[in-house]
Amino acid sequence: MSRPRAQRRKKEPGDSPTMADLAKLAGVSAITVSRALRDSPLVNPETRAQIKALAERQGYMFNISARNLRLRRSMTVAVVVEMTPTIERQMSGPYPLDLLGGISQELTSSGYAVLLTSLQGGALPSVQAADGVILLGQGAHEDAMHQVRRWGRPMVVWGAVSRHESQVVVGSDNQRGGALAAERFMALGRRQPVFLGDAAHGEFAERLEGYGRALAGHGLSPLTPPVHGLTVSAGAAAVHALLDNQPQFDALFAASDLLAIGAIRALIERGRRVPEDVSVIGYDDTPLGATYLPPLSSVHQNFTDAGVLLARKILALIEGRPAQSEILPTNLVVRVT
Amino acid sequence: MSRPRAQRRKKEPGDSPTMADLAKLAGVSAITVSRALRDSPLVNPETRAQIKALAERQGYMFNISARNLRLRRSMTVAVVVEMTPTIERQMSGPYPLDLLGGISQELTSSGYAVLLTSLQGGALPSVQAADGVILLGQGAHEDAMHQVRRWGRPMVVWGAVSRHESQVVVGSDNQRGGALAAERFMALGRRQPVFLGDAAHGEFAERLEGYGRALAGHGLSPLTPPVHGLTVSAGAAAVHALLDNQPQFDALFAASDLLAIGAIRALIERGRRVPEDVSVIGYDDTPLGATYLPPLSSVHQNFTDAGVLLARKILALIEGRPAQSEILPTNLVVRVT
DNA sequence: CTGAAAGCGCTAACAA
DNA sequence: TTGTTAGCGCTTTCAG
Repeated sequence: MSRPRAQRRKKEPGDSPTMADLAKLAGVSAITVSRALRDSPLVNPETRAQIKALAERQGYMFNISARNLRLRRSMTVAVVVEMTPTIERQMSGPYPLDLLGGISQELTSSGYAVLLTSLQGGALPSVQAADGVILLGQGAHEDAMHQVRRWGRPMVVWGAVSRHESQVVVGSDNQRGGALAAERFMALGRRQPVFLGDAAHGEFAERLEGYGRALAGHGLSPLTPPVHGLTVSAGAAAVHALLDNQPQFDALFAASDLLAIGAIRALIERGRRVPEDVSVIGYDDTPLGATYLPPLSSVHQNFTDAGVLLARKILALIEGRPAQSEILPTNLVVRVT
Repeated sequence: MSRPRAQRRKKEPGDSPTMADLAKLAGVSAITVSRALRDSPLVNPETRAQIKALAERQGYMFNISARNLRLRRSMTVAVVVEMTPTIERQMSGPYPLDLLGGISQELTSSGYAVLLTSLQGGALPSVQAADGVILLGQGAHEDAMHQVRRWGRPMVVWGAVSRHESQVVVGSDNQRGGALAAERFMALGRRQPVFLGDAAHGEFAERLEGYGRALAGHGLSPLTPPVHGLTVSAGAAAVHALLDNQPQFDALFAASDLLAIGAIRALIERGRRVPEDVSVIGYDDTPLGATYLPPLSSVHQNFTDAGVLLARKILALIEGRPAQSEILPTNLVVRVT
């Protein structure tokens, strides 16, 4: 009947064969090939082995698009990252990469592909198509969150848990991190602690909260000089200003290693000894801090684990299982400062 | 005639509409919707505007899988990264993320999706499906290269250009970077230079080559003590050993900032002053080096640009255009050391 | 400028 | 255990 119309591109000999091709070669039907390649128990083990061998021999390549179209899903999770490294708020250090590593590892082994995007330019269609979305980056993702929610896509966010009640958020235990710093200072007998970091930043606010609460238990409350930015120089500038105004302090907890290093630099420039005169603790336990002279004590978090957790949460949501926000433990790595 | 068989899943009202749905609503055919949404000049501007408005209003979501199936391409580029952070060869620092940023930016704006993978576990199908592959990571990708080549997929590699003649490689000008370090030492009047780095590493070998050649122009040749690893402590250990055996040197060029920092630490521990007794230059210009005390001079390379270039090359190959290996400029950032 | 027909490669349902 | 049928949503012919 219907005469076959012109094909757009004749199947070239070099092309990878389709399941139908394999089926013909194996003398079975396409669906059997499909089942065999997916290790379905519905197919005879021998048949399966033969088909798999044949596929291998023929250089068969599975067509993901066809499956996704058929299944009405993309088997893809989009990871939205703030990648434009604004000078003042760079997503730098090993942190994002470790996070990505954990995510990718977990998702890949569950058969999902990881789509990396910054949600700028023409990224939208592929993010829309994703079965789920993971939001990384230091906040500023309010807009992205609304966008994704409007699409009705499952979503998991990395960041400050307390700030997004309605979202599934994975974050490290910033409050506990702050408390650890405070406890350390108390153990060292320090009595005039500083917190260095802009609390407008959600995670920083949590760190300050834990720090302040723990100090309050000892009848103390921290100085919180204004800090503008996240860089080494921002930290140095803030401490210089602080030394001008309120030079009486003997301990300093910075919301990031970068700020901590800036602080140390300023302190040394002004003739304060670290750690004799001022104890300093940073956050993130970056190689930068660890290799600094003096080596910086810092609150550590395991980003690879965090990535794995983010991945598990999004998988749960995609599969219709429930998922709650979760807080990862933090611990203090004591070095010299 | 053919009675419609049971649909697997009835089109739910909540589902995003298809082009066919839009077509019905707009009183046109599906193909017209397709053309309108793609800004085809074949469609009447008014019609197009109406259709686009309708799509927006209806919350239409483009089905990428369907298009890809039809087009027989995936509009995807796989980026294979070495993400398992082995202690000794971590892909750390901002470097890979900047590279990824450049890649993602360029590819996304060309309508391609960026698939992040480490080529372990179940990643193969989606990498196979990609229209092109970008290989990052510090070498050790020989196997991955062969794999991808066997699939006949276009491929671009980041790394040492001189090492892979048959591949399209983008790398920074490691030889020039080494030469810059040598020239700086000569300008400072140094006469006994060291190179710190394991030349088994392709990029390191190039750096040593440029360094050695430039020194040879002044009748000098560098000491090349054995180095085992890429970490701070590897650098420190190597320099300690060097000080035991051949303590006569006044300049040290390290193949990475990490090694350089280890070197500085060892030098200071052994009572050498930096930079008075020994000048040190690192490589990569990481924040780690920039904020060290003393701040580390280092060879800088622009990784975002490199990422963009990698993306352009792979796009060229995918579209059948030619592409050559290319070397990016490097420059020396002089700080205190 | 618009449309009708066909099919990309795969897999859920149903039937044998 | 295997096969038949149909169709996922899109876009390229080719014909108006």
